[in-house]
Order: sequence, then C-alpha cells, then structure tokens
Amino acid sequence: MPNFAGKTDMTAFPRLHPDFFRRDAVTVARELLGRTIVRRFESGEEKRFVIVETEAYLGEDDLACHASKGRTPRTEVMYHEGGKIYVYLIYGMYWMLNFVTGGDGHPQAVLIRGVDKVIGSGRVGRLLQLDKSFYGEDLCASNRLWVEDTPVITTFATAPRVGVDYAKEWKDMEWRFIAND
DNA sequence: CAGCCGATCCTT
DNA sequence: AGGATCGGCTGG
Repeated sequence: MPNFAGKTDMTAFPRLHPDFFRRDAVTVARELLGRTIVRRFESGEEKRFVIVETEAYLGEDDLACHASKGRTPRTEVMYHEGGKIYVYLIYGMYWMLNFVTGGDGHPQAVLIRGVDKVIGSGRVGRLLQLDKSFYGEDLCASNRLWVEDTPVITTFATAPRVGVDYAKEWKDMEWRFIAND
C-alpha cells in the first residue's frame, strides 16, 4: 500500500477534477507527474500507479499529434472536452494510454509514458490491461480507471517527444516530462 | 483495394 | 538487426 506524507487512507485523495484536464496539454502533462492512476480490474482488485513520465500532443497544428490528420473516428475523442481517455493501438500490439485535455474543439492529449513500476508507453498499456473498450471513457465517472489528486512532482527533466522525427519543427518541442528519481 | 507504416517492445 | 501484428491513412 503506497503511503503519501504519512497518510495511509487512500480515500483521502479525491479524483482530479474535470477542470484539471481542461487546460493546455503541456501544462497538464507537467502537472500529471506524481498523480496516481487507479485501475480497478474485473476481479475487483485495485492497483495504483504513480505517473512519472508524460508527453503532450497539442492540437491540429502539431504535426506529431494524431489530430493533425483532422477529425476522424480515431481522433474524435480528442476534440471533446478534457477528462476522457484516448487509447489507440500501435504496431498491432500495444495500447497507448492518453488523457484528453483542453476545451471542446481543441484536440489535445497527454500520453502516459511511464509510471513508478514500469517505464515505456507500451508497457504501461500492458500493465493496465487496456483495450479499445477504454476509448472515450470518462475519467471522472469510470469505475475501472481514474486519476487521483496525489502530490505533484515538481522536479523533472524535459526532452523532445519520442518517435516523432517526421513532425518537422514540432519534433524539437520539449513536451516530454520525466520525473527525477 | 492494396500497400505502407506507426507516439513499441522483445529476442536474436 | 529483425519479428510480432493490425488498423488507419494514402494513393491509384
């Protein structure tokens, strides 16, 4: 059982308010460091994972963002108000976990690249046992995946995002956030 | 409709 | 260095 600042009662940490996600993806990505993903499995077992690495994808202009392809069935949820889950399959094997951010009509998302137990976006999806049924899930209403308002980590490094060399000038934006050890 | 390839990871 | 594995996007 994790223990934050002497607290042992995990119910003391509420879910993040929807307004938390209704800001720009870069700010949300930074402030997600230290927050806790809670995954309740079908067995009823609940596991917690502290976010330690994120990346921001910021709108249609950002060539690294899937929304740069426009509004499609795949990108639809990114156009919704922040606070929903965007998952997609990559390389036919890995479900990537993203949280939609920003306001209605402003397609943005934050990719969860690492948690305390596992680093790597593909590994995170596997650890959380994600699948396409999580697409569009509301973080504020879900009974199987949500985020708790645990203390933010304010010491971190920034870096360019991974695997987006094709994104012209956008590839150099330091929108990857990595919590210090 | 065919072909390509990705916000990846694991094994050789 | 290459394989797994598949849905979305592109071009004809």
